Order: sequence, then structure tokens, then C-alpha cells
Amino acid sequence: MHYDSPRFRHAGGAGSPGWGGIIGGLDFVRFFAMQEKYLPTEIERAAQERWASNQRFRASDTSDRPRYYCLSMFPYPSGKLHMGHVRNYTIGDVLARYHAMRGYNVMQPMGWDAFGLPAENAAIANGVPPAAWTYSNIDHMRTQLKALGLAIDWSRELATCKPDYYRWEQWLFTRLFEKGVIYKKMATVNWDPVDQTVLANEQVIDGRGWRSGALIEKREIPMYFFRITQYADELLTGLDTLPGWPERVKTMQANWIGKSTGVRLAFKVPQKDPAQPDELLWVFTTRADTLMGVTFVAVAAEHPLATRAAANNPALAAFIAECKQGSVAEADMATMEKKGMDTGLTVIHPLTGEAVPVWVGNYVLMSYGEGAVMAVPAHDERDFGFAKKYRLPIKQVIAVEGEAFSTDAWAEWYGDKQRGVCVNSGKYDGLNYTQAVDAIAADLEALGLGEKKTQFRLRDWGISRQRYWGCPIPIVHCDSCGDVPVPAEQLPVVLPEDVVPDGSGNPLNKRADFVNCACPKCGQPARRETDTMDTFVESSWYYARYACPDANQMLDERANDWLPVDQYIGGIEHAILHLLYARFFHKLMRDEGLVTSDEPFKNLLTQGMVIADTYYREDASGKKTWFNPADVETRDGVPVLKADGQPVIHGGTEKMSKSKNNGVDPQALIDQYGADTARLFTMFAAPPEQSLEWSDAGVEGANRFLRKLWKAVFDHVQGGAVPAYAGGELGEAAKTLRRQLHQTIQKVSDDVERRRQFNTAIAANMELMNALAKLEGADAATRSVRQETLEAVCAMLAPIVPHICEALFAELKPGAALVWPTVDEAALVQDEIELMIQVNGKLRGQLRVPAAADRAAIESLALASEAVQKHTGGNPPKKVVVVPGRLVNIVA
RNA sequence: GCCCAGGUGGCGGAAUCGGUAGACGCAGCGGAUUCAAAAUCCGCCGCCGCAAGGUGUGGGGGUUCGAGUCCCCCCCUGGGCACCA
Repeated sequence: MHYDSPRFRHAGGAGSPGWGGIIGGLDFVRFFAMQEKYLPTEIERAAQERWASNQRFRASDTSDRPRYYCLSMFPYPSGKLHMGHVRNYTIGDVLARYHAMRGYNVMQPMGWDAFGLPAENAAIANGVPPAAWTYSNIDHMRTQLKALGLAIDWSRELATCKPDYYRWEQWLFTRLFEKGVIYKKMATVNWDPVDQTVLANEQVIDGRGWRSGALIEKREIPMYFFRITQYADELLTGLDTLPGWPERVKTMQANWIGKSTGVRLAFKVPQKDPAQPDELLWVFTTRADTLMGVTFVAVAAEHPLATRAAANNPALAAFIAECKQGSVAEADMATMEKKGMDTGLTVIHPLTGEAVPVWVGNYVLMSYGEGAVMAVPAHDERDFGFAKKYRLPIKQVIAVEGEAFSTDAWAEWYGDKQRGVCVNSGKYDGLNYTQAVDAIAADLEALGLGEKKTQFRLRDWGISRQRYWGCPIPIVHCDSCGDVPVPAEQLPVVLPEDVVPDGSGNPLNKRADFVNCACPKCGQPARRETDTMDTFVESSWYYARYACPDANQMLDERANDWLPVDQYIGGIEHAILHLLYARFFHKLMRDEGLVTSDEPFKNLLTQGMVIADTYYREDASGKKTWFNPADVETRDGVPVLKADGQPVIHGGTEKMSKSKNNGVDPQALIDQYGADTARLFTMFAAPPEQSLEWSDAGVEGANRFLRKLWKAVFDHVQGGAVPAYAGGELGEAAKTLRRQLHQTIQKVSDDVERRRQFNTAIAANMELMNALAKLEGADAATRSVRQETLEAVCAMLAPIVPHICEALFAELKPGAALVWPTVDEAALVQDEIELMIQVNGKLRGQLRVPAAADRAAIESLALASEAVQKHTGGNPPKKVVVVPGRLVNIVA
């Protein structure tokens, strides 16, 4: 190959043309001596070297061209790229390159979400420090990303585990701590009593620790919290300002925030000593209209009333201890068997004055709401089941006309707010939901025992992690001054990188050089906080840092120049947590004067999951070992490990992840077929938003198409240079092909720009190429149409398969810029169109009519047609439906 | 359990606003080329049926001249559920 052939010219001299190379048109000279055979490895290496040496993808901070900030969610450096990454980053690259072809100043950065649990797990398994493991993974994955030929501005690369990144996060933490946006309170965690460590929810399997197998306990520990609930309303209403977000994501976020209006009310707790003031047990309910149907109250195991009752009740104490077993995950809490025990205590109903028994329920959580709930078994399905199980009374207080209530079984209408009317409720009888809630709330308020209240399901964001590999929380604990934030001039609090965790607690606690420090306030010896931050904190602001990665402050004015992100692309699994935290953080930064916009991401594309089969084996202790699908084969319908031929268990089809070891490495695909084939196949397999069950069947077809494209251009170029069709008489075949070409440009533009559906854009180009292959003739006019078509196909596919398209385009039109093709409206005009004929909605024939034919003409032509005569027996139609351009339906 | 998606040939998928179901590709089958194979090219390809035709978009019901698309109920798969990221 002649990479330095005489035809090769460097664009724009020694400067840094950036994406401007495309606009300037200087970059697209032949950089590759064309051969008949398609040689992806050579072409891709040559193209990538050119892009790197020209700094083609450098985004300009000063250009006056319109900007387009295209961001894909940064990866966790788990070791190798998997197909989910390839899909995500190719989608982003297609949009970035498309906009560059449209003349935008594009920024597409990349970085590393580098803190996190897998690095500690790897350390435990292999004895390698998380830092070294992470940096080596980053190096490998960067190489893999570069091999994909992504149009990334690598000068903006960042890694969240580097002090020059996380120092600003610590700086903001101290500001927010002083402002009261961050505060400390107790929170419940999974405690492994054997390993003496806090476990993540994913490390608790069936209520046991993943390594020790020990029964997990719930433990209360102090934690720092972001007051996200203070922004709940804005996070909710802000969704309405995001038309570029998928509806499903906005729905999920709105449901997660869960704004509800209800009534907060109190039951009096009787005092032994009447001189004591009344103690109140508060609950929140959205169904105050059913207050007269309350037959018991349930409190959390940690509730003070429960603790008090258990003091002289060993059975209750034992039950409370049982409730404290198991994980804190909501999915576990919601699916476990509902259990309870009577405390023997009663409280006083605020309106009736009746005594209501207090139960401890394992499904009530202390940290959510008031830690207590009122139970109305007749009108809440969960309470109904609980009451049946423990033979508690069920009192109907809502009736629906025409429906009969029975305590034997639950019926949907028992919980119906719309149709229900109060009964057995004294003065409230006959009131509907709204009227009853209003009346009861007013009465409670008059008694000082309640008021209407808006409540959110959203809880404050606890960010303390009892782990080593994370951003240190910049707090110093001083015996005399309390929790003291580290002053700005002492930041960053640097995490030592030579640590190897062993799975028992946070190793930072054993590092005297880290822990021991002087109190920034009084100078006395003090202890540094050893908890680190939730890694969601780093991923909540990285998008802003890309705009000014070298700033000697958290963000500078360049952040506002680039933000909000024009297009964010990432997995649908991030629909709630990451995207909600990032939106929240953006508002925190706004309120600190760091950014001016209200929302970080203008448009969002949520990529569907790439899923693959999971396989595992279980040892005697129940510990699972996961095997990669690449190492498993099926023999006689049974999955077995290739290495030993012994069976493995199929664990379902799930998103590719490190923990389930079902990530498929794209490297083999790239090595065998090249990056363009990998990119084309990934985009062709399914539309971006749809989940994709991985299979590489069909990769051959993608590669075959690129070889055909290469051959078509090669054959055409052999015939000598010819300008693209610019006007003049054409034969019927060439004219038809030109019409298809411009229909394709129209369709593909819409697919990429509006629909973001690249599989159909590719299919349309394949169809066009199939049609082109059938176009015969070597006359100048036909060749000019062929030239026009090949130029357009290379341009339309360039965002998807950039290496081959640039190489081919440089052969077709040396020195010219790759720009997006435009539709020639004149080429679209048709004289005749084909209509379908239906009789009673069934397809019975076709009809060719002049494009200008009116309804009456179409109707009479259709009625006269053989198909209609045959199926109606010549009888006059009852009705004729004419859909212009589509069909005629005769109703006989 | 709760919230959000999805279910179309042997397979991945298309059908954009209620109007030709199965584009495009894979696999398969038949043919050409070849000493042979690979590659390439041409043709066929939902199911039942010799055909005419019938039937068909997870299942059941409904609206409509007409439903993969809209409405109701059910089943299955995937994502999320606050310490995987």
C-alpha cells in the first residue's frame, strides 16, 4: 500500500483544521491507492492515521459556526468493550458525523467513569490495586475505541478517578455542605456480619452475602445526603421543558418523583401519666376518605413505639430482630411475605376516639415517610391481605353502586377513588372522594391532628459509601468542632492509589497517613472521613467538564458556550437514576452560578439494551460462577462449558454486564471484518431504541454489502472520470434510477435527522445499490447518473461506515468535500401511479392510473376493472372508499 | 410486588398519519461459473392447498369500509426499583 503516494496531500498545512476540514473540502483527496479488493484493515488504518494527524475531530471553542454537542454516556472501564458500547458509540458517531457534514462545529468527547465497585472486586480476586487495574483497562479500551474510528475529540478526555477531576466535586461538596444542601442523617444499609462490611444490593443474593454466604442484616449508619427533595417540584415540572426526551423516560421519572397530595394526620398515643403532653403517631395517606375504615396501624421494626413495646415482650423483640434480617432493596421488600405482630399497644383514632391496635409490619420502612402507616383493609389490597392473614377486622367505608362488598375476597372496585362514595362513616356518608378528603382534612386541622400535604415518593440522595475506590468525602471529624469541611485551599483530598482492598471493610480506615489530620478550624488532631462518594456524583457533571477539561476551576465560561448538550445518547437502563441525578446536579451548579441553563440535556436518545444469554454454575455454598456465552456451546440441547464439556445452567437473557460475564467482545469482529463492518452490522441489526438480543449471524451480509459497494465504485472509476448528472435527456431506466436515488435521499435524510432509525437508512441504500447493479449502459448520460448515485450513497453511508466511504468518495471526486446530498424535486415526479383495489377490505387487484387522476376517475376505473367485476358479480357497490395515492375499497 | 417498554416468517427486522403485511439482510433451496471448493452471479422462499383460493402480526374480545397500528382483558420477555454502572 502506498500511504505516502504522490496523490496524498496533507490538509491545511501544519494548523489544526478540526472538523473544518470537511467544510473546507481540503481533506478529501485520495489517501489510498485503490485496489480491486476491499481491504478494510489497510483502509481503516490509513484513514485513522489521517484523522489523527489532521486533528480532524478537534472541536473549536471559538468557531462561529453553529455548535453541536454530541455526547454518549461514558463507559465504566471494566476491561474490554462489549457490543453495548459499540452500539452506543456508533449511534453517537453517526449523529456527530452527520451534523459535521451539515456544517456544524461538532464536539464529541470521551472519558471514563473510573471509580466503582468492579475495581475493588478485581483487587480482591487478583491482588491488583484498583487504581492500576483501572488505568490499564482504560488504556486497552481507549485503543479499542480508536479502532472503531469514532470521531472523538480526544484532547478533552477525562477520568473521574484523577484528582484534577474529583477535586472540583469535593470543592462543590464543601460549598453545598455549608449551604445545607448536603446534610447528615442515619440510613439503612446491608451489613455482612462475617465479612464485617457493607454490601451493595447486587452483592446480596437471596438475603445472603455473596462471598461469605452469611445472612445479611439491616444496619443504621450515619450518611451524607443531598437534599434532592428540595428540587422535586422543579425536577418534575422541568420534564415539560424537554420535548426532545422520549416520553417513556419522562413518564418513568415523573412516576419516580411521585408527587401525591394527601393528608398527614396523627393518632394520639395514650400516656400512663395524664400530666404528660400527648405523644403523636404521624402517618401520611392519599386516602383520607377511608379514615373511618382504619382497623389497625402498622409501624416499622425500628419505630420508637415498637422498641418500647418490645422492651418487656420477648416474642415481639424476636420478631423485630427477624425484620432486621434481609436486604434493604425495595424489590426484595415488595416481594417478600408480608408479616406482622401485634405490639399490644393501641393509639386513639383522631376522629372517632376509638382505640386502634398498633402492629409491627416487616413491610414498613423507618426511613421512608413517617415509618408508620394507617391500614384500611377494606380499601387497600395489601392491607386486605394482611388483615385476612392475621384475622384483623375489615370495615367497609366506601361503596360503589351496583357492587356488593364481601370480606371473602378482594375486588378491584374496593380501591376505586373515582366511583366510590363514603358509607359507615357518620357525617361523611354520601361524600365522594374529593369531598370526603376535604371535609376530613378540615376536621383534622381544627383538632390540630392533621393537614393536607403534598408528598413525594422521591427520597433524599444518600451518597456515603463505605468503600475505598471512590472520591473521598472532604470532611474532617474534630472532637471539638464536629464535621468540618476541608477548606478549598487544602483540596483535593487525594485518594492513595497503592491500596489493595481485601473485602473486609474500607481499607482507608487502616491508613493512618490518610485518616490522621489536623482540624482545619482549631488545628487539633482530627480524623478524616473515610467514606467515599456514590459514583453517580462523578457522572452527574462530567458532561460540563468536557467543555473546559483544563480549567483551573470547576467550570469556566466555555461550559455555558457548549451547554446544554444537544444530543445525549445512552442506555435505557439509566432512564431514572443517572439522568435524574444529572438533572439535579445541573440545577445545583446553576444555583452556585456555574452554569446558566436549567437542564443539561436538550435531546435524549435512549438506546435499547444489548442482551445476551447468561450461564452459571453453583457451588455447594450456593455461590454462582458466571461463564461467558463465548465459552459455552449447546450439545444435545444442553448448554455445556467448552472447556470441560460439563453442563452449565442458563440464567436468562440479560443486559451485557461484568457481573454476569455475558458481555460479547467486539474485538474478534473488528479483527476479522474491520470496524466498518462492525459498525454497519450493529446499526443494521435493529433500530437504536429497541433492545437487541446479540447474535453475530448476519455479519457476513454486512461485510458482503461493503465489498459490493467497493467493487461498484472500482468498476465505475475504471471507466474514467465523469461528472455527476447535471441535466439533459435520460433513457427510461436511468430516469427511473434517478427517481429512486432522490427518493432514497429523501428517506435517508428523514431516517437520520428525525426518526433516528439507521437500519432502514441502510436498507434503503442497499435497495438503491441493487437497482444500480441492474442499470446497464456505458454512455455518458448513464455513467453520469451512476456517478451521481455512487457519490450520494458514499455520502449517505459516511456517518455509519466512515473509513470506506471516505476512501471511495476520494476516488469518485478527488479533493471534494463529503457533504450531505440534497433532493432534486424534479427527479421525484411520476406520470403514473399504482393503486390497490380492495373489495370488502380484501386485496383483489391493482390499477395503474395517471398521477393526476381525480376521485371520480379513479372510482369509475376501479368499478370497471376485472377484479371488481369478478368479486361483486357486477352488482352496484354500497360504498366506495378512495384513498388518494393508496387504494380503492369497494364495499359490496 | 410496583413503574416503563416490547412480542410480526426458520432468524434479525420493515410497514413513518388506520390503507398492498413480511422491505432490507441472514439462513435455506435450485441453477450458472469452477478440475473442485471458496468467492461471485441469477432465481425461489410466511403457513395450508395441485390450483382457485383460504389463512396469518403472543392469546381473547371490541371499534372501523379497512386494524400489526386504536380501545378493553390476559399471557410471555426485557429494563428500572434508590449501594452494579
